Amino acid sequence: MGVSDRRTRHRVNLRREILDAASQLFVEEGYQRVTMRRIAERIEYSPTTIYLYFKDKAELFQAICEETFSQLTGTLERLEAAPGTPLAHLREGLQTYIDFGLQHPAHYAATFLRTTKGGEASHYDGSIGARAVDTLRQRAAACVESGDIHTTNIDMTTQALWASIHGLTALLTTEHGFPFVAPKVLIDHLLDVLIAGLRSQIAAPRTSPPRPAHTPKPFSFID
Amino acid sequence: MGVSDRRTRHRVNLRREILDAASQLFVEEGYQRVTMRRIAERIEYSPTTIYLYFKDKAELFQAICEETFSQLTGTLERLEAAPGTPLAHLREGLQTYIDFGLQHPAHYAATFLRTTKGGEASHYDGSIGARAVDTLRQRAAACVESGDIHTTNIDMTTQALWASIHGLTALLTTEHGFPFVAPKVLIDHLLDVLIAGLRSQIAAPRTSPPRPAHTPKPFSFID
DNA sequence: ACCCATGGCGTAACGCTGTTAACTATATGA
DNA sequence: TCATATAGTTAACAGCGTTACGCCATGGGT
Repeated sequence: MGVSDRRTRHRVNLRREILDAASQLFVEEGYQRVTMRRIAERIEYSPTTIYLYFKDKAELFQAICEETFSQLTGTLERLEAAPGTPLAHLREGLQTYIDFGLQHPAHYAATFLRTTKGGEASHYDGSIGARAVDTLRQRAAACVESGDIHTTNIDMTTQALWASIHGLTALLTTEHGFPFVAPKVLIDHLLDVLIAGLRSQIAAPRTSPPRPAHTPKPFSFID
Repeated sequence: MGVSDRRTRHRVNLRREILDAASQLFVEEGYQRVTMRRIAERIEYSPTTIYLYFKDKAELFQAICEETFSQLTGTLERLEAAPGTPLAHLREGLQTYIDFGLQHPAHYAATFLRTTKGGEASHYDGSIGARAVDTLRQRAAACVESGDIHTTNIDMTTQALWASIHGLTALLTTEHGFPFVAPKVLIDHLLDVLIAGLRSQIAAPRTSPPRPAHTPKPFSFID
């Protein structure tokens, strides 16, 4: 038994080695530029060995992303316990989300900037990204309950918030070369606008005019 | 001379054929899944012929994106002439931007979801994406001038708006499988919140508390 | 003590990719 | 008519993710 224990320990260790080496490479150079052969070179094994531990390159990368993202959800859930008003909690959650994306751009991109193929419609329940979004939803719901904000649909509001902070994170991490104002300032401003916008909906929940004609053609997407 | 005219006409035509065939394929299947060989097959030429007209796959795709995006900037500039308040103009501009992304997800993704490599920092001045953003800036500036909104930095506000609508566009086009509320509703809501948020800044330009400690590590990005 | 099965890993290869070098055929201008 | 330029093709290269297969040390059964 002790022998087979040592065996499985070795298995686990090698799996960890692969994860660590691959993670570092992915962060440094991005998904596409990293090859299975280069990962193998790092750990001084043959390329095919990786396939004994991971089905393919995508699964390897997803495993890494899930590990990284569990840090985010962990941080978000820990913030829950901290003192503060629901509105402050919400703001901190949004802030944390953005900061996370800026600190882990490769993993963030892999999880949320992946141009998924049209056919499959990957199952989202329990997905690592969905969990992070869900914590934001809880914060928003708390604000509704405390009367700080009002909305006709909490999911709608959560998704609008998510879209905004996702967009900022995506732009800041991918659009280098664009002359952005200082990130801190930009982030603060966006959060100001969003929260002010949500709060103002208390008084006037329907600001929008009955939307002009301007009907876009039904779009045919993919990738 | 007439002969060389015919020659160049042929050149232009073939270039068009390549652009059209490639565009259709890219839209249908996305950048990665389309190969030079398949494009060549479509137009019934050898793969290498494409390289007589475009430096490489990336340049071919960028040419397509620029054509498509010029439609967006064209639409945006035409909207300028339409009657309406500055605020309505701004909203229409944001709306148009999102609709465009939903109608041309592949081109949008190629232009704005491209995970650019860290080193080069592509020149953004005059870039096709930057032009679209610039029209949004003009609309926002008009709102400031008319007194509809207030901001300490028009670039900051433009970028915050851009980030939000980019995020929504990106999520709606890439995150299939996620249970979004109806796109129309979601878009309207986001625009409501954003514009309400900007308007409320007139009365209270500094809503944000002096930001809690929570300093994120300086991030080391790439990809 | 022997044998065989199993697990862990490497070698070689397949089919694919973007791209380039070298070649051919056609048509032009002198 | 001959040289030259142009437009296109064929063949190949280097690299990719991935798989089929062979090797060898170890472990348990007899």
